[in-house]
Amino acid sequence: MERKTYHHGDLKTALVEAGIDILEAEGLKGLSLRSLAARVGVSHTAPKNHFGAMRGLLTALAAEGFRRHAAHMQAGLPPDASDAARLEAAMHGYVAFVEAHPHLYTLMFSPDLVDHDAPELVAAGTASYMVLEDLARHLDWSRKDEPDSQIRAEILLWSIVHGFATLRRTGQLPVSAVTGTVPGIADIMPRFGGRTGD
Amino acid sequence: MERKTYHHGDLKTALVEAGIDILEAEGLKGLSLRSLAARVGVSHTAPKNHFGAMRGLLTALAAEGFRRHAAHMQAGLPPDASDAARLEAAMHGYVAFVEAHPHLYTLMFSPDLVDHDAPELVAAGTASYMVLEDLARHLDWSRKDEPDSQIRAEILLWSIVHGFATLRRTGQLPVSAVTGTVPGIADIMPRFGGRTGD
DNA sequence: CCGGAATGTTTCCGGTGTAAAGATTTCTCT
DNA sequence: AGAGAAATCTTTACACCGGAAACATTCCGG
Repeated sequence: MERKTYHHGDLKTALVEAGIDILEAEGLKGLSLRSLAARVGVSHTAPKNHFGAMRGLLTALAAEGFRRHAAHMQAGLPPDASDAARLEAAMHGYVAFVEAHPHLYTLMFSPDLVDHDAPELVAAGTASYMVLEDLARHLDWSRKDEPDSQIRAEILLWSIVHGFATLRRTGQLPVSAVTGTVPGIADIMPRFGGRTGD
Repeated sequence: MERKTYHHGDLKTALVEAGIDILEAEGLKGLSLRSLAARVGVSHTAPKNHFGAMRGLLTALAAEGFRRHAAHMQAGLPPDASDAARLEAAMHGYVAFVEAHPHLYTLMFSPDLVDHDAPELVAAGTASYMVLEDLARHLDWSRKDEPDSQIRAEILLWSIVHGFATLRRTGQLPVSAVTGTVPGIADIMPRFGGRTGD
């Protein structure tokens, strides 16, 4: 790949896009500064100007992953359904995204590879989490005998969907009819008041 | 480190032990064939005779990790407590192990780094899963209106504990009083019959 | 006891991330 | 408009890595 101008023009976003392409096609082991730079048509040290080092590049990829993750969940929400049905749809969207982009999702939760304090990453991660959180907020998880029941319910919800998705992604769960779908809210709602939110 | 004999004697287990030491001290990035071999006092190609390649070594480390994980849960079980209390103790032991050995646990669930079909690994992984499974079996998760409720309950249980542990390991959950403990069985039991097993 | 199998070493190779210095372009300020 | 600073990209060099191949040493079974 060649270009006419000495400067690329929009190298940063080109690197992120190409990086995600390589990541999804060949996995993390196939993603090197050299292979990435070659694909974009640039020397292997050019990314340093935009990302500092490999860690910065991976951080940008993870942040973009969180943005796509959130967008994917949002796009799959039925507009006129009940709150419970919308939350359930988001959970399915969550798992489907992990199954469609396993390497990207793995990177998003690899604190050893990524700058977990980078503002861009925490913003994107928080926004992604908020998709679930906003939907869960409209349901009634309250229990009178327990404080913090709301936040505890959200953590439980997130743990289920994240745990189920990663177990499947890592090949721990046999792919069968039983294990094909994420445990639904119906499996956990009754603990928190028993109402389904509509 | 030096040795007198040309042959090491028990290089395979020595490499596994040293490998886990490095992994826990410096993380995956600090674990190389060369650093590992140097610590044990052999050349960097010696491990090839026992593990084939890096992937084989990491597979052995992951298998050992599963064994220690299972042993850690077993060791923390109160002998004379109720089935529900024992399961809850196992869940806490599960999360505590991940918190104590984050890099090892990450490796155990890294299918891109490990031979997930290696007999030694699947045996160790299954044995670890069975600790939870055996305890859950003694509880009553049955629901008359739903087939597969037993296996579904186990998957839900495993998803919760794995998801919660990995979310904490990856720094997604703020460490606070609320998020400090894994959601207990009491949070999910009522969905499955309502009995607590004792 | 001897010949093959195991185990370990030496050497070499291509590939990797990063640092440093130089080339080129763009931006900023007067 | 022009000059100096800043941004962007390249070239070069380096230390480290995993793996392959040829060789040395030891062990073990006929």
